[in-house]
Amino acid sequence: MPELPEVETVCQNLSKKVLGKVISQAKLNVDKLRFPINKSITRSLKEANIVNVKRKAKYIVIELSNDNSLVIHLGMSGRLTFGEGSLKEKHKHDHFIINFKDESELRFNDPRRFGMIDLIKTNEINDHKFFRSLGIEPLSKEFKTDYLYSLCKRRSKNIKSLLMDSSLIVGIGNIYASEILYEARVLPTRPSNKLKQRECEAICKSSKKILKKAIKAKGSTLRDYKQLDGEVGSFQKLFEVYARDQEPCNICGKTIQKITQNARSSYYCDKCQN
DNA sequence: CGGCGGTCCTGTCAGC
DNA sequence: TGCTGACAGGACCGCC
Repeated sequence: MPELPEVETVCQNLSKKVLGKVISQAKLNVDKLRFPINKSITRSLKEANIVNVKRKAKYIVIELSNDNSLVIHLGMSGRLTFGEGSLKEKHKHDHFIINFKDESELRFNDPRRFGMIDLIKTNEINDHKFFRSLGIEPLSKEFKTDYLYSLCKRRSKNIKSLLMDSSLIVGIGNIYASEILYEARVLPTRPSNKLKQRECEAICKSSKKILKKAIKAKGSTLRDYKQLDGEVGSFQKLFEVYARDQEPCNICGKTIQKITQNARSSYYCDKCQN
């Protein structure tokens, strides 16, 4: 579900809510999500103080005072909910619950169970399998035209799946890949190694522009994703192509096309994008 | 190594 | 009203 802007929003909100709080107890209600979860992590969370919250790719990293980091990935349908005081309603698929000493509570709910949870030694985090082979952060200054151009030159796959390949570039998922390529005026079907340098420049710039704009809008809410407090993001109102097949292009008026690439839906305007 | 298809799950919605 | 199949913000694994 959530891509970089949604995870970034969750991390920013989460930081405001839980920084400095002490965990009184944690409870796991499942044996596994995407992977089996070591039940003993709940013991290591007890009495720990939250010292930092940050995003790494699409992972939420919660650093603890005991030199461990709790790492959460929301998968396709995961959601974190924070409540002052114990949340009254129990929901199906509440897999993981953290209670703080001040009586507030954080819940992880994930119907499809594609999410991931693990506890990692903070100083070993980059060696962990979650992070070992991740690509570059698209909002970093290292991600620039020449870097993208060099990634593209050596690969024949279509540019949309290259943008979504987390071993090359992290955080861009199915929604923002289509939006970025529309903004850059490049067709999602173009083989990466056929792109001109100036097209890579456009893709690089539009990646940063679209992701920043989406973070400002607190992400996109389609069905599952909500912010920590249940509020919805608003970037879905700014979609130019995603889920707009059969609707007119906002630039030229031609009908937006929908195709399937690598088993995912892609949306584009075949007049504005080349 | 690169690229692609299958797979993990549940919920929802369109179509019969 | 069921039922069935397709599809959904992700990413790993194994095969060619």
